[in-house]
Amino acid sequence: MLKRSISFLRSLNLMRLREGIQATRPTSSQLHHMISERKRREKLNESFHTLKSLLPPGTKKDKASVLTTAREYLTSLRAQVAELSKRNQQLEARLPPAAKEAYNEEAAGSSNERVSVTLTQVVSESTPDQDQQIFDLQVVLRSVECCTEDMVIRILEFLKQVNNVSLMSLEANTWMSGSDSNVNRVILRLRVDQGTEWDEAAFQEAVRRVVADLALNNCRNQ
Amino acid sequence: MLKRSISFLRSLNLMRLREGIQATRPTSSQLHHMISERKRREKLNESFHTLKSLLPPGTKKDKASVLTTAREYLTSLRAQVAELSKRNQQLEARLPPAAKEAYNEEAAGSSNERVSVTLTQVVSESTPDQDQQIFDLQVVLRSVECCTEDMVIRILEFLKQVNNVSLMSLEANTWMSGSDSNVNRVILRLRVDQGTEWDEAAFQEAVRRVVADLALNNCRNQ
DNA sequence: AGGAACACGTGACCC
DNA sequence: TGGGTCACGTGTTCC
Repeated sequence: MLKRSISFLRSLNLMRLREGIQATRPTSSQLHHMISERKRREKLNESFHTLKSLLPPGTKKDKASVLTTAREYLTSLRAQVAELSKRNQQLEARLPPAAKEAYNEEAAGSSNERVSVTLTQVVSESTPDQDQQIFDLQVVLRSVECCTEDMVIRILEFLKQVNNVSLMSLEANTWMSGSDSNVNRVILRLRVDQGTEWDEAAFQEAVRRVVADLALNNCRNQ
Repeated sequence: MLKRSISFLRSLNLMRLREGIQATRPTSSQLHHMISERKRREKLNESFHTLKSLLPPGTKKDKASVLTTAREYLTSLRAQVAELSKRNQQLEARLPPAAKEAYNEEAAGSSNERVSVTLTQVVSESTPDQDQQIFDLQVVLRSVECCTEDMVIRILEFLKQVNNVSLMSLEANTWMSGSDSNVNRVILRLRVDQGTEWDEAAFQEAVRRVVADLALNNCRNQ
């Protein structure tokens, strides 16, 4: 219906333009202008349609409705992004050691050692206490038929012997890596009272020896 | 410049319409139509402007550009939401027990007991294995001068004696609650092989006795 | 019948 | 000087 009249009008105008009563020069330019405008309108309508296709399916096909719902949907998506990133940040803050998994996994993966011990100081601007420091101790033990319980117990018993460190939080995971070789990872957040001497490298090496002994004993027992 | 000519044209048309050479009836309806169309255009342009104000500031004020950049921005935001929610889900999956902290803290807070043990089965649609189940065991011990290391060690040593459960992950936290009374919380994710008998209530009570014994011994020693 | 929405052609403006 | 954009008034169709 509508299209028929539109094409009819088009042909009518084209006929009128083709006749060219007395001026053919301005007619051609007018024709170009008309066609350009028509192209522009088609392009704009295409954009409208593609935009509407992205909006929630219940949207009316009104142009104004498309614009307003696009605006609402956009603000809604923005709010979602803000909320999600906020929650994401909270989660990452709640689980600080695990966030470094990629880095540490790469570092541990580059070395072919079965046991890797990394000790990194946690810089926290919230509590910049001068007499105590906070460290993250990560121990990764893999390709060893050793249950996680023993590993955690050994580390904790060693920690009890060191009297100027106290445990803040602890996290342990076990997962399969490749074919029937599991990886144990333990991350401990430690508060170190700086009163006495504190040898970072010695502590790390001691932890390493404890875990290595455990792995050795476990292999021998089997 | 443009506005002056527009208003000039408007007044010209209004004059022409006001004169009413021979027909005044269709003139008024045409005037209404004209005004309505004008209102519609203004409304649409307002929507365009408000939509452009929400787009990234570098956007051109072209109508077509507004539509296309709105489309691109919308898809970008969608991708961001998808990525963030995916990462969020990963993080929550990595730290499932802590997500229930609010609920469990409330449950533990309602009871005045020093030690609370909750055992909840984890329903996972990804691995609906029939011969093994997964449980989250949460142990909260508070108002006791007991270091977290002992608590974790005791629980793990008890777990080693039970032969059909294995440790998947472990999380332990210590924080201050009120004045110089700290709270220890340990959350363990356990895989239970369903081959032998498995008494959920008995297991929970056993854990409870182990922790209660620890608290008792620790108080007696002090 | 009358408001709402659309497409159209046209004049004007700006690089 | 022409290509690109806009606003305008108008005719038409749909509820």
